[in-house]
Amino acid sequence: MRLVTWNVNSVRLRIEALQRLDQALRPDVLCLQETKVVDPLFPRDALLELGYAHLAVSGMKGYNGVAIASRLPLEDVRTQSWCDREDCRHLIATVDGIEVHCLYVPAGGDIPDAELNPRFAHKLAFFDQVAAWFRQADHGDRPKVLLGDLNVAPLETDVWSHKQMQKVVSHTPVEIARMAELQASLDWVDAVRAFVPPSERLYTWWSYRAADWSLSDRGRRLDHVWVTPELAPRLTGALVIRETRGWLPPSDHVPVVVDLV
DNA sequence: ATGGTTGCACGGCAA
Repeated sequence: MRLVTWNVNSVRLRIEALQRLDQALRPDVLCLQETKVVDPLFPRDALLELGYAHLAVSGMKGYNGVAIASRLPLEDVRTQSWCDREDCRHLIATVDGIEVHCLYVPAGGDIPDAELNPRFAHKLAFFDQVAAWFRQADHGDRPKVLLGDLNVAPLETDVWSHKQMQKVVSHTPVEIARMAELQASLDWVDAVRAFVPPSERLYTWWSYRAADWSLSDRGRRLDHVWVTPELAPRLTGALVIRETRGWLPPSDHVPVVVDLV
């Protein structure tokens, strides 16, 4: 089974890109974030035509929004809300016995101080609540995949400059610690770093603001795929599709692919 | 130290 996660930054602007991606990768399960559209306006037909007969969407006007498109049947589809907000950041479905969690963590604004910046406080609380939920609630014994835009680049090699990013939201020690707590909640395994050694630089996002994103290459690895330990032996590969950052018009994030047997 | 771009929706906010 091939799973792909992609923060598309508007699904309605990414129809052609999704067609290209589908042709290149033929995912079985496609998890999208930042769809930026209410459910009645979601481009269902375009995904149906690509062969994704099973579609779960949870979107709102203009912001956020997650979706799971699948060639295989989706069971037990549900959403979760966090921090007392209905903001369409977490969609859950079971595919072939695997519980898939499509997640979009709040970006956190510009100032990495929870006292000064409510959006940063929201990001930290979001991690805390999701981590506590995975730890405390009975989630049964289904193997699980958690994937999406987690908006944190945890390793030194996940950013273009560890030194210069220390005080930049997405790479601060406090966020990395919160993300580590979430990862510890179910002993999640970083599926991508199982194949790309932590010594190797790896990014999934490049700002729109760079004059030449590829030349300056000031990227961050914000998008992740994690699996519960019993799934780790079933991982056969993982890769980041850097080239889509050059497609027009581009999302600022690129897809991450994981294969399971 | 600052400003740089994009998307939604059509002004300003979030990323």
